[in-house]
Amino acid sequence: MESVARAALFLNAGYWRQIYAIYTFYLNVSSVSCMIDNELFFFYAGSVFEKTGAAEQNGFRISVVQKKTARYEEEEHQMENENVSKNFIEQIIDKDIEEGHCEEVRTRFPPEPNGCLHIGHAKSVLLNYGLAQKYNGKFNLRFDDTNPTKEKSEFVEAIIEDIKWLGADWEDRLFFASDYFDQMYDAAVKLIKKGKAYVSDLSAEEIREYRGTLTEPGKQDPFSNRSVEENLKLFEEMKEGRYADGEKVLRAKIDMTSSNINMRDPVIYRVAHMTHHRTGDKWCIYPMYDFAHPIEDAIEGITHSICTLEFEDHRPLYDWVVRELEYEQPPKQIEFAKLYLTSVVTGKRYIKRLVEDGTVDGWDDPRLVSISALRRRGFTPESIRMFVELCGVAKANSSVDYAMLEYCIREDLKLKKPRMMAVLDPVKVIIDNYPKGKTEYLDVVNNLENESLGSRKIPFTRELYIDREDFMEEPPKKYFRMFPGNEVRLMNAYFVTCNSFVKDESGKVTEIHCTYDPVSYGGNSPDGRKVKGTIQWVSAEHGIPAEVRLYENIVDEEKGVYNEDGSLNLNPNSLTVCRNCIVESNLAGVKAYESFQFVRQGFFCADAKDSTPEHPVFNRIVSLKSSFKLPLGN
RNA sequence: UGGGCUAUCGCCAAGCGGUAAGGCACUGGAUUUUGAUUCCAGCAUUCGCAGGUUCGAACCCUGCUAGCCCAGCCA
Repeated sequence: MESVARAALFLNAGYWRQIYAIYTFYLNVSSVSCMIDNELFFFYAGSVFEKTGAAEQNGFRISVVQKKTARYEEEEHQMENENVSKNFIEQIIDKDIEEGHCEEVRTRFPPEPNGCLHIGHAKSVLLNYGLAQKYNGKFNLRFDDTNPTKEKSEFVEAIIEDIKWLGADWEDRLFFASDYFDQMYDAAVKLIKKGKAYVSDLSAEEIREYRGTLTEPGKQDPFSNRSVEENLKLFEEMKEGRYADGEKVLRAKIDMTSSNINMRDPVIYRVAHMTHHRTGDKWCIYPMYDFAHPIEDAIEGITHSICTLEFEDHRPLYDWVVRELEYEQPPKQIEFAKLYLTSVVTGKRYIKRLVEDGTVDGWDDPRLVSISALRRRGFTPESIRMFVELCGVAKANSSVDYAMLEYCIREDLKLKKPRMMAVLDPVKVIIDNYPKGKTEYLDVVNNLENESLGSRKIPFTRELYIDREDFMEEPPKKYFRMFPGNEVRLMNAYFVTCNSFVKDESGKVTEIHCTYDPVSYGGNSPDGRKVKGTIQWVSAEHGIPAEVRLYENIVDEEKGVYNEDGSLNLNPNSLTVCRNCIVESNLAGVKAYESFQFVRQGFFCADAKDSTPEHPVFNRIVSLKSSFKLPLGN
């Protein structure tokens, strides 16, 4: 009742006509009622939504804060599940649908076939495709091939392969901007007829001068007043090839004084005597992006044309073209921030140099983040999708931590891949009390967290290899792997105790002698005795040699991606080749792209380029997380 | 210097006038035949800064500051 008094007080004061702040925290009541303009209002704790709505209908602004009752929390949960925090594009689409601006959502991914796709493009592909899926709409793949001087059909093929791999499905909607050249030409003619476009004889340099600068307005093009007839004739002559490259252009007539430079009579058609990879020599004039893109979108019925932030300034021009051409279902351009990843390089010129000077093994070197490189490294489409999903979509420029990508691939592979044993830097272990010549085949479950992956047999023999890292002559404290006098578990096999070891002249350990406890078969001692360390091993007799490539980021964000001279500050350890690895025999005959967990080490993938049955080569996709750190100085 | 955009934890990112979601990373602790996984706990008294409006502001207003983009006949 106290709240009623307070509400009444404010109403009488004639101020904002608000009823507010019914803090049940303080009032401890379940409902409050009061009269306002002869209408009775009830406020219940836990029913804020409906009551607020009712009040608004009567012209009141009402805010109610109530204790979070069980019912309220339930409602809240339901709301959350419905809007699992929609991104700003989804909110725009929701609104467009609600207001009837579009019935079916149609998106597109419009790459220019002038290079290969990388992780940043994956975000765009998956965003566009995902939106179409979510809204039960359609997703188109369209090559934006309006500039023959830069484009090649080999890139078309490569891009198609990458998008397929990513899992975006354009069904039968594969388009090319060049298929619309006739319509674009007609559109240009339409603009000329409307007096909204003219042919200019200015040279490129002159156009630049006339354009003005960021702070000064441009000047009128001396050719901007040509008659419609003359423009029509000249434009046709341009099309017929009467003019050389650069001799004439078609410009949209907008506003040379606009503060937006894109609106200062932009060039919309240029002459380029060049063979196009699809239309051949049919055309010698080509539309510019700003003119072509809205037309492409309109023709395909794209509702939401999603592009990156740098096109924000182009939106007024995009809208101008759509408006002047009078499309009845105008597409809408929406811009989002590109995806940047820490510690990677995506710049074409940098990668080109790395490839040329042999620093990396081609554009699909596993240290790169082109789609083909990620694929070769062993990333899965699922992991990329998860990653893009996790990153979100917003308008703030940002750079996502590489650790997020690593998390996604570990998460995806964790339950899907068998866990094998491999020794990267082998050192021989001899089990002195194990019979010579004996081989036991141990039954091992492939993935303890996913039994559906089955099991396999692993041979155990007197002589084995373990990783050099797993033995120390003088261990620091908290080291619980193998060292003289210590008992460890050979994974899936036996408890063994190290007794002695042999070193060569240089002090390198060459042999470790152990004894095993026969009753600990399978890896557990019946007396319940525990052992701190478990290490992987491979039978010396059965293991097969392999090459393993360990990767680190090609640049180190912490240390700075660039040097002072602008060159890349390369990580010297980005590639470590382990040539003498021994892996368990079950890994014989691996196929390209097949991947596994190498127990205690990470996820590895058979290299598609270099791995052969005789000489298997594995790429480390990602290491396992580890909280173990050798104390410094050891 | 003109225009456009952005600013919420180490990194992403919700939030849309009712009292700071979530994920990654990190830190404890439990379980563990992977120093992994899993589990449980911790992690922004404050939203670039300063004022203002309001009972109440990350959200609205004003003024700053910082970063990104734009002067291709590239996309």
